[in-house]
This record gives sequence, structure tokens and C-alpha cells, in this order.
Amino acid sequence: MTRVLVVDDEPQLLRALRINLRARDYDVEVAADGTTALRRAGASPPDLVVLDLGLPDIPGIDVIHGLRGWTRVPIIVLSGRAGSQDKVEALEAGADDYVTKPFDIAELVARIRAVTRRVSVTGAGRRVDVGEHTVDLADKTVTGGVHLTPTEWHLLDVLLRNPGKLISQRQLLTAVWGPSYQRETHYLRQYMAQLRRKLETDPAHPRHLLTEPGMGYRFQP
Amino acid sequence: MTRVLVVDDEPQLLRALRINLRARDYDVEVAADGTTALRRAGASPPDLVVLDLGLPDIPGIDVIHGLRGWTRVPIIVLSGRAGSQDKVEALEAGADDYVTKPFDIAELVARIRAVTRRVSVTGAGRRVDVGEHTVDLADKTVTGGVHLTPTEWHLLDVLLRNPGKLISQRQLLTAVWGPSYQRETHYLRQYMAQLRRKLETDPAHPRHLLTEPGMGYRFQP
DNA sequence: CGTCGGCGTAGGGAAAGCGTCAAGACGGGC
DNA sequence: GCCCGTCTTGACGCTTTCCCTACGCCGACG
Repeated sequence: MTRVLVVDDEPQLLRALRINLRARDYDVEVAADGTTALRRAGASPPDLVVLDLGLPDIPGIDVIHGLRGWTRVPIIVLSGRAGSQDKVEALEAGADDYVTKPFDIAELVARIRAVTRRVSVTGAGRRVDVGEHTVDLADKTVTGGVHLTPTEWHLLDVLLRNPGKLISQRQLLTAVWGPSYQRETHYLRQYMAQLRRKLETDPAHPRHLLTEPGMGYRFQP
Repeated sequence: MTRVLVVDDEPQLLRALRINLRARDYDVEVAADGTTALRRAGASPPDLVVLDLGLPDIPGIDVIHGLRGWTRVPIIVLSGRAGSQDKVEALEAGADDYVTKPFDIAELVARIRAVTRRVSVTGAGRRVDVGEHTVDLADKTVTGGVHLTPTEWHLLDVLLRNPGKLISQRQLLTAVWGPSYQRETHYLRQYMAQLRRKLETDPAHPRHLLTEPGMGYRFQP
């Protein structure tokens, strides 16, 4: 199911979107302000963001930058400002589409579908082998009597859902600790070491939880 | 170079688009009606289509269907009709964006950039063959157990995203090290040598990472 | 034939980044 | 209130990566 994060506080819009998107098998989540939006997106990255630029707390353009710092999730901007300068600014900042209020709900839905049509759905298998152990991401269990703490699970989850792919330090920190921790690379070293101790056969020479110096970490199946 | 096929017959729009897109390194081709557009797209598939729905010969929506029958090339629709029903129809038919006339040329350019940016990230073309190795720019992996450092990735990234094209020394230095390093050409020699050692079959006689003496470097697929 | 500019290669010092140990801070359960 | 597991923070040695200098090669040119 495609997950859409809607950043807006108009109940009417939210209700209409929910109805229309549910029917097309989308899951709708909501954030009422920019701070909440960044936190929720970091905690559980959605497949698409619908972002109202008129937020109560922080400028909408900053939310775009905050997201683009670590993810390329598609962003559709809603705004009351119709000036082309505003549009260009938002699009250059990384937005994928810009819709001017007032708009028809059917048009927004059509644009959401147009954007998500391109996104490939990466179906995640829930059981993954790491060395001698087997990790079940859904049941949150590990074979061999290994027990992981919540933070360790969160970190491992991000890595295992992207097998073979390099995940940047910023991306990991944002996903696990939140956007304001993007420079606390120390946490990563700490918890990667713990995961290796618990999962790797030889923690000093990891074969699956690999470091890419200066860039990030990678799960090698 | 990204090739844009513009399907329209207004000389004013064509001229403005040509100027603005050339400056951003796009190549602009033109078709005045739907039949010509389909023929030209078929003969030599462009990277993006800008399609005016008000064509003299066939309905614009049919051009969309005609293209979508065999290609997923991004389509940006221009139209004088602002009704949401028209928009939904075009987007559902497979268009990626819908711009209502009259519009600012800067907005259209920004939307073109937004669409091509998304496609270049998610679409094909992220895997590139260099000699015996295959480089995945998104996952940051190289076949054959080759490992690259962050600076090497950065440099290779710029070259591989412009296959066959000469990249000046200044351009490379600015992209990788910053504008204040434009005269440190020995950095380039240093890191190009490392990339050749790691990727070329015969580093002394490179076949893909070529030097253009006095000018710059070129990636030859 | 010698000089010169541009290029490729090699190697070492400096700095940034990483892994590890250890201890303090915090919060929930008892 | 106390204990225990977990999360944060600090300190230190080690590795990787980067930056910089030096030198040899080659073709152009006078």
C-alpha cells in the first residue's frame, strides 16, 4: 500500500483526500505542522508527501529542504500563492509538483497518481539472513536467542530494507533519531558496533553490516 | 544532453523555450502537429515531451495515448482549458504534468527540470558499464569487488552522468572540490589515475576515462 | 638539442573518520 | 526509593582518506 503523508490542517481537505485515496488503495497519514511532518517522515518514510506551504510553525520551503537533505520522496506542494516566482522557488528546491488553491480534489488525486505511477514498489521480504542468524522484521525476532533494543531494531530495519544499497549517515540518523540529529554520527558508530556484536560471526571483521568511510553504511546479504 | 520534443506551433513559445533550455543544456526539437510529433518521437525517442493539446490535426489526448502505447517518456501537457475534468483526463491518460495557458516561461522550465530530475533518479540509466565493471550510481556499488572513496565517487558521478561529453577541468574541480579549487588541476590527475587503476582494464591506456589534453576529461561508454 | 608546459605516477604527512571501552543520565518496573 | 536495562556522552588509539610535494615522461616549440 502506498503511504501518503499530508501536511495540512484543513479537515475538509483531509477528509476528501482520505476518501478518494482510500478508494485507490493509498494509505493517508497526517501532520498538522512542519515540525511534525519532518519528524513523522523521518520516523517512517512515506511514499509521497502532499505539502501545504502555509504552515503555522516553519516556512514550507524549509520543510522541502529538510526532506531533500536525506530523501528523494516525491513532494506535491499546495499553495495559495499563484506567482510564478513562488512556483519556481518551490520546484527548484526539490518539489515535484505545485498546485494552486483553490483546486479540485479530483485534480490533486490525478496528480498524486501521476507522480506515484513512476515510483517502483519495492516489496520488502520480512525475513532476512544476517550471518548465522535470521531476522524477522515483522515479528521482531532474531534466531539464536539474540535480543535487540528498540533503537537497534529501528536502525537494522532501515538497513535491511535496502539490501546492498548504501545508506548515508544523514539518512540513517534522520530515520532513527530525527532530523535534528543529522550530525551525531557518534550514535551510528555506537549502535552499529552493538548490532555487529549481536549479529556478526566476527564483529571485528563484519561481512554483512559494512562501513563505507565518509559516506554511510550498507547491508550486504 | 537531454532532448526535449516540443509539440506546438507558436513561434513565440518555441523561441523562449529554446533560449531558456539551451542555457540549461537541453536540446530542443520541434513538431508542429500531432502526426509529426508521433513520427519524430518514434524515429528518435526524446527524453521529454512538451505537448500542446490544441493541435491542428488530431486531438492531443490521442497523442498521449499514441506515445504511451510504447514509451514511458515524461509528458508535460500545455492547454488553454483549465477545467479539472480536462486535467484529470490528460493525467490519467499518462501525462506527467499539466500547465494551463497563459503561463510564465520560467514556470514551465522549472517543471521540465522537476520532471527530468525525478526520472533520472528513479528511472533506468543509473547503472553504467565501464570496461569490465558495472557501476551503480544510486547504490554506490561497483562489480568485481572494487571499492571507491567518497571523492572518487563524486568525480565519477559527474563524468558518468555526461556520457561521451567533454567536461572541462574547471567544471570538474568546481563540482567536486568547490569554486576555490579551479586551478588545482593536479587533484584531477591524482584521482583520475586512481579511478583508472580501479576501473580500466589497462590503466596506462584508458578506453573509457579519457584525457583531453589542455581541456578536460571525457567518459566514453 | 634543450626548454617548457601538460600529464601520469609515487609516497608521506596531516586530518578526518571509525571502532571500542567506559562511565554517567534517564526512565520504567518492582 | 531502588534496581536494571537502555540511551547518551566522553575519551583514546587505530585506520582510511585526503592533501600536497616531488619526479619522470612525452610532445611542442624554438
